[in-house]
Formats: sequence, C-alpha cells, structure tokens
Amino acid sequence: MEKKKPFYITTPIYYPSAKLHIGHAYCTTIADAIARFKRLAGYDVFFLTGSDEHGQKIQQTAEAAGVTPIEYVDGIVAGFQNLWKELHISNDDFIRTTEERHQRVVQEVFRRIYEKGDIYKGSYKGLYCTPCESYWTEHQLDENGCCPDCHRPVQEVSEEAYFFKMSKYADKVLEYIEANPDFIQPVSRRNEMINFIKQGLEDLCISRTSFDWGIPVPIDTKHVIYVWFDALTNYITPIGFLDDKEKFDKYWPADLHLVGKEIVRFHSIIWPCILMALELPLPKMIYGHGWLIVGGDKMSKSKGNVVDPLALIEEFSADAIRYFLLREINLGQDGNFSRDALITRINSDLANDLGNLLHRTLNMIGKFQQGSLIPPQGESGIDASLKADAMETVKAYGEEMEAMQLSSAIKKVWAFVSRANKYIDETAPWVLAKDAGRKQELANTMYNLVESLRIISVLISPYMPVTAERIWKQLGLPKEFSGVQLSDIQEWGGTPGDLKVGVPEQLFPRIELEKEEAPARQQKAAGKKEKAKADAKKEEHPEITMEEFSKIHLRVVKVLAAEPVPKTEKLLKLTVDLGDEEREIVSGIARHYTPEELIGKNVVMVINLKSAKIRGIVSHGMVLAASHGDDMKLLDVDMPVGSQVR
RNA sequence: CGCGGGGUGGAGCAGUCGGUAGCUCGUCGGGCUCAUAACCCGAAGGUCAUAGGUUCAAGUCCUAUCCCCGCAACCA
Repeated sequence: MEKKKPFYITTPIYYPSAKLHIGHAYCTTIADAIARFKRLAGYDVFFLTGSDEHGQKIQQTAEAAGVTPIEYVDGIVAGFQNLWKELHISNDDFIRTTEERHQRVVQEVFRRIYEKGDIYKGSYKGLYCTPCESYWTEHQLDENGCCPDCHRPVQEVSEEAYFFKMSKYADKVLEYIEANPDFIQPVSRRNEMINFIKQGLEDLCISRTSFDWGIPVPIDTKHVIYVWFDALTNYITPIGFLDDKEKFDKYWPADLHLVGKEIVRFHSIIWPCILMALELPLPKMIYGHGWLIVGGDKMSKSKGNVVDPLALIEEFSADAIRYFLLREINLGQDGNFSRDALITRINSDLANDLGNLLHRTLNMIGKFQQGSLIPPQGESGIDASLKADAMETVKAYGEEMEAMQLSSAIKKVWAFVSRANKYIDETAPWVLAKDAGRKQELANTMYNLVESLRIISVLISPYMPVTAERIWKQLGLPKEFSGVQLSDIQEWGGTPGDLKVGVPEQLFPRIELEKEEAPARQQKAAGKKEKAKADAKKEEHPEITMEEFSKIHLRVVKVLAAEPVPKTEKLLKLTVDLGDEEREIVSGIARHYTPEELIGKNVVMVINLKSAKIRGIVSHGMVLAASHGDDMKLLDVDMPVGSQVR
C-alpha cells in the first residue's frame, strides 16, 4: 500500500477563563477546513486542538466560584468540546494541559533542558500584593498603582524563579526565520518578528512560586511551570513525544501551527527556542490569522460586543457560519462579522445560487425524466465548455487550497455554481422537454448538471461537510460519501449514466427579512450595528434592586471652573459646587466640550463614587454624560444646585 | 517621533513578477419560467486618501503628509 503523506495541523489551545466567542470558532474553523481538505487530497492528517488550563487566573476564578480549579475547568472545557462538536470540527485529538500525559511531557522537557544547562535559577522581579498573594504587571494595576483586586499598595519584590536561556538562541532563530521565508505567514507578521528579535531577547521566566495551579517543576516542587513553557509543549504531547517514537517521527515537525496574530510572537520565537534546546526540528509554518471585528470594534468582553457562536449555529446552522467565516474573511487580515452580512451570504450564495441549483436540477429530472438520468451521448459546444470549466475549477481550487487561500478557493467554486446556473439558461431544458426529438440533448443536459453538482459537493466538503453530504445523498450517488477523495472529481463523468436521483429538498431556506425584523424592530431603528451590541449588553447588565440603586447618590452640581489636564487629550479638571461643598473632579470629556462652555452649567454628578487618582489629580466623583458612538453630551438640567436626582 | 494594521465605485472586499481597475451585495433596465419572488443578460457608478518621485508604464515601488482602527495609555 502506498504510504500517505502526513500532515500535522494545530490550533492554539484556548484558555478556559470564559466561554469561547466567534473569534475562537473562526480560528478552529479555518484549521478544520484545511484539515478536511488535506484528508480529501489524500494526506494522513493529524488535527489537534485543546485547552490551556493552568495559571493563576484560573485558580482565582475557580476560588471565586467556590470550586476546585479542576472542577472549574472541567465545566468550561466541556463547553469547548461541545462547541467543536456543534461546529463539526474534525479534530483527531483534544489536548488538555491538565492531563497526565501532558504533565509528563512538560516535566521531561524541563528536565532535558535543565540538564543541558539552558535553565537556571534566578530571581523574578515583580509587583506583589501581600494580602492577595498575587503578582501583577505594571499595567494590571489600578488607577492608583495599587492591586486591582484589593486596591492596596503593591511592593516590588523578587521571587526565586527558573529562567530559560532564550537569549542563547536568538541568533539561531533569526537565522532560521530569514532562511525560511514561509516559516511565518503572512509576511507582515514575519517582518514584525524579525524586528522584534533584532531588539534582543531576554531570558524567559518559566516558573512561579506564588500560586500552585500548574505543573510542578520536577527538580523543585515548590515551583510550578509558568505559561508558555507549559502551553506550547502541548503540540508534541499527543503525537507521542514520550511514548510513541514512530508516531512522533511521522507527524513532527508540525506542518502548520495556526494561531491568532496576537500570539505569533510566542509561536515563532519562544517555541523555536524551546525546540532548539530540545534539538527537535522546527514547525514548517506558523500562520497568524486576523481578528473578527464586530460593529467596527475588536470583539471584547468590556465592549459588550461578544458574539456567541452557539447561538448563531442554532439559528443559522454550523455550515452557514463556517461558509461565512471562510468565504467572507481573508485569512491574514481582520475581517468584519455582522449579522446582516451573514444573512446576505446565506440568502444569495447558499439559498439562491447553490440550494436553488440543486433544487431546480432535481426538479427537472423528476419532471422531465421521471427522476432518472439517461446515459449521455455526444456533446454540444455548451456542454464541452461546462466540462472544461468544471475541470479548471477543480484544478484552481486545489492550487488555492494548497496555498491556504481559503476564501479564493471557495469563490472559485461559486463561480462554477454560477456557471452551472447559466448552463441551465443556455440549454433551456424546458424547451428541450417539449420536443420529443431532442430527448438526448435533454438527457445530456441533466447528466451534466448532476455531474457538476457531484463535483461541487466534494469541493465544498471542507467548508460545509454537512451540506456536502446532503447534496451527495440527494443526488442519489452510490458511493459512500465519507470515502470520497479529491481524485474522484479530477475527471469528468463519475456519475453513473442511469442514476436514479433523490427528491429535492431545500438545503438552505431563505431567511426572510420580515422574520428577521419582527423581534428586533426597535433596535433596527436605532441602527443595525448597534443591535448586536445591545443584545450582548443586556446580559452584562443584570437586574439590580431598588436598594442597590439607592446607594448611588446623584446630585445636580454647578461647574465653577474647568481646565484641561496637561498632556492629555481627553481629560478636563472640573471644580464643581455641590451646594454644601466644592470638589475637584476629572472627566474624560475634553473631546466634546471646551472648558469655557462648561463653566456655569448645571450637570448631574455621582457624588459618592470612590475617589480615584487620574494623571496625578484626585477625582472625587463623576459627571454623567450620554454617549452614542463618538457623540457625547453631558446631562445638564435646569434645576438648582444641590437637587437630588433619583 | 510607543508598536501594529488599514485608506480601491453606495456597502463589504480582491488586486500575485509594476502593464489600461475586478468581485459580492445593493441600484436601474431587459430576458426566462425548471426553481427557494429564485436564475440569466446588460447598464450606471471609482482622478485606487493627498502631494511629490522612480519608470516607456504605478493601486502596485520610493519619500513626505493627512485620516481611520486595534494594542498601550488618560475615558471614574
């Protein structure tokens, strides 16, 4: 038997501190489509995804939830796995960094590099909050430079820690990157990395003693291994690094680590350094994909514009989401995700073009030929051109896929879908059907359409595995779909000449706009883009009681003086009269108001807000303002100073 | 001069080695009736952010400038 070429592809392992959003789904979908294509093309594929479960943050979140860390991550990770199942992700393994098999790998990696002398004990300097027993980085601190949790001062302390001699490998990694133009993709990322390394690499701190939710350092168990050293090595765990040499040699080095652009650095610098220290070959490619932008903003919890993939799958089907993500967004760049765009794509591409093509084809075969094909004989110029286009499409598609141009590849398929629709127009089967003398012409047309659809179904299968199989089955093709290969469509004519086709059934119903508008009419008036945000915001704003609300003390105050805060763009320092006292507050409204126009205004202010220091000025309260997009207006009221606002 | 990404017809995007600007949606007009009010054809609509430069030739290369968006900050 011929030996299949191996192909090893990975996604990042996601961090279970929250539910996954559409951005994670995007990344995994890309990997899945590539994996499925490679299988179709005859590769022996190993596709890995997983979860990165250690760290202080998980430990704290679990504590807050009153469960053990492992109980906590078990729950969240079950959610990951469910999402992948719903999205029809075809991963071959799912690695959890808390698994024993991974722990062994991490410790062994540590041990080997330590013995080699590339790990040494040093001290890590950090900002430490004693009551919370936590380290923080400078930008995690709160506005007063204090602990973000308890708001007490932090101290600069040093902690014993192990370091990995990354500096030793900087030149070698740089050399490797420069010698292998394909190693980091897209090129813009590659240039970024080259610049980064040229600034010099510092040794990497790889252990902590300040928390214990992690893998113990094998030679010193009061330390746990920290972040990247634990996370990155996941890629060699499931392919048998320690326990299956044959498997390991087959799949390593990985063909592709697909990652988000924000973590390209870790994968293209830290990871190669670790591998060099282990004397293992480096992965062939790191690809940094872009982010999904929602309503013009990067998706983030604080912006309240997180899109939940499960809800979308339930509403529109996994295949529709997959199609949208892979077709609409260019791999290396950020792309917009919007509900409207999604619905447009579903209606025009999936329902009108593809769904309807299948439907009208099967319908005509039922109507004109009693549901059976008649073996084709001879061919017209139009037939020949359709065939040529089909073969050209298969070829171009394969090339685009090999180059990871997922969006272009699927566009080529759709150009052919269009071609097939046009073919119906050109041949006008309804005319042929009326003329008994043109029966064979009609038969040829029907055969060519079914054959075209057969090819299309295989081509779309990496993108829409469920739909592809539904098409295959509706056509009534005899071969088991799961066994179909790219080679089955590289020649025209794989459809049996006397095939009995199935009954047409809608692949994708059109999504009617009325239906869409009914539940969302109000939001629609406010602007479509706001809609997703509004939906998500509701969840972020749980109900509060009257009692809770009454804790907020609002009062009408008069602005006595206003001046810009030096060296800031947005901040104004205001002096306000509360009726019984005067206060200074800092407000981020300089973009919208000049100091002059504020003086004398009566505005609403929260007077019992905890004071905070902003740019060196202590602010005792906050004035209320309404904002919409870039627009912002203070709540000014024509009421005497000191009036209570409730 | 903090780092990075980007400015291409109404919207969203392509544009590989420089060779007359493409795609999808939308709009307008026409055709067809097998079909999920779908499909097919045609049209309108762009000085490719701006200004210089290199070149026989620039959306593409170089220089400067402006604007937008992430991250980081200063939104209490």
